[in-house]
Amino acid sequence: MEQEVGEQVDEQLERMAAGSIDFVGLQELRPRLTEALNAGRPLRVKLGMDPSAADLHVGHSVTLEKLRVFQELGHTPIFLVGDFTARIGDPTGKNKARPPLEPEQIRANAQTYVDQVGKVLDADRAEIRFNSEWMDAMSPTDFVRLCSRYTVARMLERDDFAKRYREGTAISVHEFLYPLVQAYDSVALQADVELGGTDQLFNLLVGREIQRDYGQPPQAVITLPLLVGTDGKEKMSKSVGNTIGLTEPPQEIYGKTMSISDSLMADWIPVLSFGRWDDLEASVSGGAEDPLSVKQELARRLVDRFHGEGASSGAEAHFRQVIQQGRAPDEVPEVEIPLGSDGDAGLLDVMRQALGLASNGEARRLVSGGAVRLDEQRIDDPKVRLPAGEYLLQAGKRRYARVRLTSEP
RNA sequence: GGAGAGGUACCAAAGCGGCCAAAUGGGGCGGACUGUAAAUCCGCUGGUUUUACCUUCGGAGGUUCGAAUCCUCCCCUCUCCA
Repeated sequence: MEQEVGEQVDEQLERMAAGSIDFVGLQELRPRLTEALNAGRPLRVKLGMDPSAADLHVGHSVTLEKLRVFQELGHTPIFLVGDFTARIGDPTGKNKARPPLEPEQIRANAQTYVDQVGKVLDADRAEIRFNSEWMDAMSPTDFVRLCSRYTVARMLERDDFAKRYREGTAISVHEFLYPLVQAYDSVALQADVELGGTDQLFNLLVGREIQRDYGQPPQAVITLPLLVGTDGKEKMSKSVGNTIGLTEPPQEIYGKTMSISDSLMADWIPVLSFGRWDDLEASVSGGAEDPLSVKQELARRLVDRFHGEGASSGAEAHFRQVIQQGRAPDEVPEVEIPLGSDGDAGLLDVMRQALGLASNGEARRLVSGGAVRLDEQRIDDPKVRLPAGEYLLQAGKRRYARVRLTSEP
């Protein structure tokens, strides 16, 4: 029996560590895990996210997948929605303070997070918590006491703060509070382990110290690689606009994946694999394989991962038709536009309405750029007027609308 | 509280009385090329009824025929001193 638990511990630790960048407190975790297994008590594993945007994306899925591994190992996954911390704004990796969010926005985002987490995790068996639960209840006195546990000098050790301080960009005092609140969350949740992206290392480590101060054994910290966004440059993030959202339609996930560079694909595969895509990892590291078909396979698997097995076939067909062959998709949004007394309408107006463009100027630019087709014929003259009838309007490769111009009786 | 330096379009950054709807770079959007891409090249990137007009250079006033540019007050950021 003793022997068996020992083996189990090794096996579990190995799965916990797989694909991670840092694993702080591994040695302390070993006896703790052994004890937990013997007592039949699951570890409490925390993963926090701020509801700063409405959508979780593939980048978030990296840590979520790891949390799922813990769930599979029988531990308690705690998904912490940082509705309080969102009001502070995580300064990590930022060169300026984040604008704080409106409470309603935070609440709305938090709700969608909970829904989206179910795409990766068995949400029914996960503990889902909000840090406003204890933070709103904390008295100012207790809050100041929390702040007294850490020093400014140590705060300034953090790379992004140090950099901003050096460069003379503003650091507001409240930004220092963020790591402390995140750390206190671990106290409140009595976390045994906390997960995060590598950029979270500092915050996660503060958690260890604060837990010690509050008389708790410090959590183990596991960091995972950050996923570079579709632009191939910056970390995937909503504000940069280089994300693939977990809830995006299959053809979007597929298309965006296909649009990444071949070299980025090589970065993505090991990060997203979780030991499940040995074949893809092999073909990438081998390097010999045709990148197009590898990327298509990656796109298929991502679609299937978030939309369920088989969801990718439609997305792939759509991609082949619209992007590779440049033909109209099967489903084109239909727009009906009533004509005024003139009996016809200007092309630019029609484009703006049918394609949702910001202005006629934008429509004009598309026309002069040679991007616009009407019933498959390229249009060069922005002054064209269209009489009543039905048209297939196209701007660029991907924007289509079937427009019906109707004359009003 | 004192002294100084700044706030320019999505971002960075030039401009410092008219030639400024504002250089340049990045980003974005198109086009060409391609195996999807990337890279590269080309075009566009405030609005409108587009040879012109309207709104824009932190905010509000003022000087001037004319202001992003000069003056006054205010707000914000940074540095040094206290």
